[in-house]
Amino acid sequence: MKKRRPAVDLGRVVDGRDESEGQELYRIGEVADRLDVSTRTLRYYEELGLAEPSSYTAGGSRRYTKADIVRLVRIRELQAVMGFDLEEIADILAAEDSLGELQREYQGDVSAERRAQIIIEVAERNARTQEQVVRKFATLQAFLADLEASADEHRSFAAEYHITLPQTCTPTFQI
Amino acid sequence: MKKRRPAVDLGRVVDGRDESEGQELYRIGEVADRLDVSTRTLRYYEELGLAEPSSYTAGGSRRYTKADIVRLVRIRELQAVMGFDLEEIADILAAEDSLGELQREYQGDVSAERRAQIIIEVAERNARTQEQVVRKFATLQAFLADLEASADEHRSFAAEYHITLPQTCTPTFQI
DNA sequence: TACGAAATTTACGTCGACGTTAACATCAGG
DNA sequence: CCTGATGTTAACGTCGACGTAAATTTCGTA
Repeated sequence: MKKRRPAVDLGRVVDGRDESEGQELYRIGEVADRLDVSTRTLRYYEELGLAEPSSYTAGGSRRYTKADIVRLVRIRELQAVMGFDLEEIADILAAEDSLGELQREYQGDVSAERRAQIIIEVAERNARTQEQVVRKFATLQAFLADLEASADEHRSFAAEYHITLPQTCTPTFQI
Repeated sequence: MKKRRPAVDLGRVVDGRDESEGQELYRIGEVADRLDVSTRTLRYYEELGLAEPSSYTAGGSRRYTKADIVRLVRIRELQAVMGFDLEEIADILAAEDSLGELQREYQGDVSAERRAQIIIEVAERNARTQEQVVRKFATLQAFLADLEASADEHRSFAAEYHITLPQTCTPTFQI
C-alpha cells in the first residue's frame, strides 16, 4: 500500500526562471510521501478546490511549495483531529484566504463595507470552530477520566488475582 | 429529516413478567430520537453485533433498557469524538464486555490463565486508547491556541479599521 | 537523445455507514 | 376488536473520500 520511491533527494531548486529567489518546489509524489497520503488524494483536493499547487511545469506537472504543504497538513489535521468533512474544511480555508488577501494589501478598491463583512465573517467562523473545539476538548477530558478510572479498576482487579500487568498498560503521561 | 412523534410518554413500565422489579423499556423510535440517530442506525449496529436490545417483545419488537442506551451513547461518542470506525469500537466494547463478565462472578470454571489473559488484554487495550486520546488532546490544545491567536489578530485588525465585531465572535470560555 | 521513473487525465471501482422504499406485522389506546 | 402509529425484514441506493487501472506524457539523469 506504500509504494517506495528510491530515496530521491527532496528539495531540488527550481531553475530560477520566474523567481529570482530559489523557491524549493516539491513534486506530488514527494508531498504525498511526506503527508503519508496518496497522490490521488492530493489531486482530489485540487479537484475540490481545496488546495492546489502554486505552480505547474510547462508540461503540466504539479509543483508544490512549502506553503502549499503547510496548507495540506492543515487540511489533514482538520480532518483527522476535528472530524470535519472536506466541504467544511473548504469553507474554513476560503474564509481565511479572503482575510489573507485583505492583509496582503490587495485592498486597493475594496470598500469599507466589504472589508468589514469579510473580517466579521472570518471572526465568526473562527469563533464557531473554537466552540466546537472547546466542546470536543471537554468530552475528551471526560473520556480520559473514564479511561483512567478503568485503568485503576484493572490494576486493583489484577492485584486481587495476583496478576502482573505488563508496563505497556501504563501509558506515558505528560499533558 | 426528523420525523416527529406526538410526544408519546417515554418510560412505560414493562408488564412485570420476567422481572419483578419494574425495568423501564424503550422502543427503537424513542431511543433513536433521544440519540438523534435513525432507527436504521440502531438496527445497523445490531447487525454488526455492536449493541443489541436487552429484550424483544413476543412479536419481535426491540425493547431497550437504559443500560442499552448508555452503551449506544458510548458508541456515538467513540465515533464522533475519537473518530473510531465501528469495527474498532466493536473491539473496544468486546474487550470491556469480557471483563464485565469476569467481574459478575461468572467465573466458575474460568482458568487462572484465561482470567489473566482477559484482564491483560483489556488493560492493554485501555492503555492504547488512552494514548490515542492523549495525543488527540495535545493536538487539540495546539489547535485551540492557534484559533485564539487568530482571534487576537482579527480583533486588532478590526480595531485598526474601526470595525465593531459582534460579540458572537467571542465564544464562551470555561475549561 | 534515450530511457526508466514519475506524473497526467479519464474513468470506473470500493468501502463504510447509513438512507430509502416496499411489503408486510405489531402495539397500544379507544 | 379496530385502527393508526410504530415496528419488522429484505433489498437496493447513496454519498464522501478516495483506490485502482489504463493509456499516454513528462522529467531528469546518464
